[in-house]
This record gives sequence, C-alpha cells and structure tokens, in this order.
Amino acid sequence: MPKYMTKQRKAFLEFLSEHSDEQLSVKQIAVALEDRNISLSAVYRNLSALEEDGKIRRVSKSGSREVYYQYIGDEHCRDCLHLSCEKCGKTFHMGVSGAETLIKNVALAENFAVDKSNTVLYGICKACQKK
Amino acid sequence: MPKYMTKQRKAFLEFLSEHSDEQLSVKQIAVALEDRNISLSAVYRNLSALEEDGKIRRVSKSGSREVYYQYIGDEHCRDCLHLSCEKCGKTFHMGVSGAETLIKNVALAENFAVDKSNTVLYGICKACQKK
DNA sequence: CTAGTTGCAAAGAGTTTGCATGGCG
DNA sequence: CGCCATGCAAACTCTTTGCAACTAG
Repeated sequence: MPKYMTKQRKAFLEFLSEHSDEQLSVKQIAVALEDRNISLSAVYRNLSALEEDGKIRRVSKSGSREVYYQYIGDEHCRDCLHLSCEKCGKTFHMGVSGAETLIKNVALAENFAVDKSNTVLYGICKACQKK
Repeated sequence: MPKYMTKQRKAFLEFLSEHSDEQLSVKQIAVALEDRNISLSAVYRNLSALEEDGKIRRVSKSGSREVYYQYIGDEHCRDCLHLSCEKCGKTFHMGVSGAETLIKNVALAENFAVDKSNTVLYGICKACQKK
C-alpha cells in the first residue's frame, strides 16, 4: 500500500525486519523509533498499512492484553506455521513439510481447513524447556 | 476468585455458558447483559475475575482489533485443542486423541511443547467449506 | 509540481478506578 | 452485621483523525 519510501518508513521497516523473530508491542516499536524521529501517529499508520499489505502480522500473547506485531516480510514465512515461545517470546518456523502434515491431520480428523497464515501455536521452545 | 454469587454474576455466567461455542466481544456481552441490569464496569470486573479464575479465555480474531472472550468452564475443554472458524466464528473442539497426536508431532518435528490451553487454530470449518 | 506522508494536537474509543450504596451469606 | 460486588462518573490509556507543512518521485 505505501507509495513513497520516506526515511521514517525505511527506519520502520529496518527495525521490524531486524527483529523479525520477536513479537513487538506498539510501545516497544514507538520507543525504539522515536530516536529516529518517528511520531506515534506515523507508527500507527505504518502498522496499519503494512498489516493490510501483509508485511506484518498482528498477534496476541497469552497473558497480556496488549497487541503485538511481527514482521513476516519474506515469502518463506507465508508457508510456515509459527510457534511462539511463551517464555522467551521468540518465534520459530515450522517448515513446509511438517506444517503440511499437521494441517492434513487436522483436516482429516476434524474436517477443518487450517489457515496457516493466521495460526500461531503457543508453547515452550526447546531451549526454554531445558531451563 | 468471586466470593458472592450475586444475581448479576449469575446472569453473566448463564449468558456465557449458553454461548460457549462462540467468541464474544466485550460489546456483545455488555449489550446482551444490560437488559439484566449489569453495568459496563461489572462486565469488565467479571471478565477479569473469571479469566484469572480460568473460567473464560481471551482470544483474538483474525481481522479484528477487538478482544473476544470464550467460556471454557468445563474440564472437558481444557483437554482439547480449539479450532475457530473464520467465517461463522464458531469454535470446534479437537478431542484428546487427535490433539495429543498433533501435539506430539510438533514436539517431534520441532522440539516444541505446545500449550494446549492457549492455542487456537484458525481456519474454515466443514460447513463453511461447502458454501 | 503533486500526491502521499508526517507531526501535532484534539477527538474518540475502550478500559480501569474511587467511592458511596446495596445485597449476599 | 461485615465484606464483597455494583453502579456511576471521572480518570486513564490507547488509537484514530483533521489539518497544515513537508518531501519523495
């Protein structure tokens, strides 16, 4: 949707893609970007535009009432299921073959067509399980 | 957490459990209950109390920025994965055996321990697929 | 030059809180 | 009777919007 690449928008996209394995709150994003002279309203407007555009995804975390955003810019991510760790907050990708198997299982068992792009599985990742 | 069963709280729980296969917005709940003389603040307070208490779950829907709540009062639901239809908004339960298999697959493939109670798979249900 | 984008401030929506009143147990 | 829950209104926080100024193409 964005037409012009302003310096604000550039900084915005840079920041999000550098943190593409994290789920960021609006506040985190705003604070990180105010050094770069991006106003709060620009943050909100860019979030909306990029979400419509499919470049980022809005997600909700377990405990929190806050809204979080995550970068999904590259095509790769669109074919993955996402696993979100409830302890460290990082996101893991479940590759195409694994995801397809899982989705087929649900389809068979329940006659339900899972929407990959919108589904996030929550749990505890390998690293955090060890702690 | 609730100590007294007031008539408001009774109506509140009745309404939610009658609609346990739907995800309800705060607004829907508030409108439905204002006939029964429940103020907006009582709705909010009860939502918080019951969420802490594990009787309801807060979920987020695909397109919307709104917060939704769903009744999960009975023990049965705690052992299920939930499938939420993006068209009709209804929730389907994926029984224990199917859910366990699915969760084991994820654990094997990605070393990730899925948190059943917090995971909702989004997609299109059988009935809506036919339309 | 022109239309999209930004910043600011004000408006709006959603949620929480303080306090006096009322009702459950 | 004591304490919790409620209702109301005010306070807060988060998000959106109008408008003038700016800037990428």
